[in-house]
Amino acid sequence: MQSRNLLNEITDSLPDLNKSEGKVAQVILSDPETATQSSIATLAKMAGVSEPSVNRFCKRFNTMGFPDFKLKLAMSLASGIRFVNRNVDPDDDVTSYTPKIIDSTISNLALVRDNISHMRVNQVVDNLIQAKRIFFFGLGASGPVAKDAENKFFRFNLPVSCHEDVLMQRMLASTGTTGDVFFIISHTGRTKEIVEIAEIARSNGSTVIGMTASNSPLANLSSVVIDVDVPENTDEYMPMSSRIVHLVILDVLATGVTLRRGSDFLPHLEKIKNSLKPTRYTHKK
Amino acid sequence: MQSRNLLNEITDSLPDLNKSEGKVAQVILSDPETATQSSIATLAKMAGVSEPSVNRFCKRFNTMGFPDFKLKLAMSLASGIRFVNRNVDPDDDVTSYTPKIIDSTISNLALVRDNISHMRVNQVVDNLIQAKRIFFFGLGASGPVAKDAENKFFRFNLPVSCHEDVLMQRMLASTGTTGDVFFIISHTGRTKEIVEIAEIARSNGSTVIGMTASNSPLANLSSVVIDVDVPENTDEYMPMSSRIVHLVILDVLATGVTLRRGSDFLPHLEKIKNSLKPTRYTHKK
DNA sequence: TAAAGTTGTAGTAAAATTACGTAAATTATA
DNA sequence: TATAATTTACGTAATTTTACTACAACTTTA
Repeated sequence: MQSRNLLNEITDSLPDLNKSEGKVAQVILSDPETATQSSIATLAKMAGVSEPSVNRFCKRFNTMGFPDFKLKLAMSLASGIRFVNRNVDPDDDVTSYTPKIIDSTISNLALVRDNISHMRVNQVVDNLIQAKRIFFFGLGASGPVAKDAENKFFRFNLPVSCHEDVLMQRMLASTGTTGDVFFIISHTGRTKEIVEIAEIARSNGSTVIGMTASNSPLANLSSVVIDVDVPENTDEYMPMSSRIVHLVILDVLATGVTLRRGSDFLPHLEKIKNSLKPTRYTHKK
Repeated sequence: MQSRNLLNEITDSLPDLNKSEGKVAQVILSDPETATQSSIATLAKMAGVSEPSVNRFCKRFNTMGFPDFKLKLAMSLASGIRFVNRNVDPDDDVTSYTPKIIDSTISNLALVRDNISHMRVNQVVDNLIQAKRIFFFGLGASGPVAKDAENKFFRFNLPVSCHEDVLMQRMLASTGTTGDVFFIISHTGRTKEIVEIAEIARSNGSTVIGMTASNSPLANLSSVVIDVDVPENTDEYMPMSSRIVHLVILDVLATGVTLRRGSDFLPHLEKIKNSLKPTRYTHKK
């Protein structure tokens, strides 16, 4: 299990390291980019320790040695985290802000990939499969996310619906019973209306699945939570990307449901796909 | 600019290589993962060439030498393209399919980042800023995308609306005039209804912006096209990720508009943000 | 058959790792 | 509390592995 990001691993194990290994960690964390380009000798000198100390440090993180360590480090740099702090600048032009925005989204997705709780995903899939009815609720920017979810999940032959209207949501929550699943999507998890609605749903014995910020009011009263903690935007111009993260997680959940259904279910999906064919112009030869 | 992916560069330069360099390229392309973990000696043996040949090969691609080459190779592996072919397997469990799906999405975003036409983005931003009215149209899975776009763009004090109903779309298109912008989102660009609607809009002098597959019927009759060619899903279980790509591109466009508006416009956006505050529970201390 | 380009051999330099010994820190014991 | 014993941490030096350079032999092309 190669699992998590090497840089994170180093940060996490910082307290467990002894003196000279700590120095090495500091130097690497302060400028990982340079670290990947240095030899063991220069890195040792930078940290003020001996070469074998660097080597020992590397082996702590299940790597074969220094070269392998550098490789893994380079890979974790490339796979996302690097871009976190590249803000959009007021006088950026297209060629600058375009990659910045896309990279920032990628970085958030990479973060989720490395930190999402597989157990929770499994629990949610369980709940969705056993559900009598499924309701996707979202307000504001989460409205379209809920709509997209409905679009995906209706293919499973389940009574799925999606609502963006608080009154409708409130009414449905209050008529929910055991076996109903309310899947509530919220970036902050602090919108009063939606928290109240979740409360109502739970008090009737329905299952509430919250996809939201961890430790938020909504998270705390959900039956199962998928924590989504997308870093706060420090940048005025950088768009909020929790929507994207939510959508991708819903993709994951939908896949989970499909797989659980087994291969007998594939013809059904195929049928839905084919139903759209007559609405399209065919590809030219 | 470090620009494009090293693996792509190797593939592209394949015809220009001489015999032994070609052999090296073959070995690396067939299994880049292993290549990053091999020494120059083992790689030379695998390719059936001498060590200096491998070294010369590396220097062709503006790297300092073999170790540097391996590093860059590892980085391009990590940064996306690698995952294109990692299909979801019917007996994958959560720990397998979750990263596969997220990585596949990331890979598609990376592709867009490297290939999107900045000129087109600029043109679209121009059109959006000058528009009298903006309509976002989408059907099926693109419906929520259009909805999300409306959500983003209404903040710009422009008469924006979003429609998922073909009849509504048709009526609006036929009443459009010069200065109106119809922003049409479609994965395939071949849905008959939407293509007809685009035709109607154009015939009335409106601007049609198509975000869709290149060379599709919709693309061909749009005033400006943002080409989005997300690779076809060969995999039954892998969700369609063009939606995500579309959303992120809309983020880019919205940012483009904001920046063009200049910093005078920021207080307006701030005001909208603040209007939501009273609907939320405050953070506990 | 001369010139340019390509490839490999052998030697050299550099980098990384191992083995081992000393120093520091921790624990146990008087 | 001091000191001996034991463990752990760290560095030196030697060894091994790895990468690079210079040059010579071989191919190809004109």
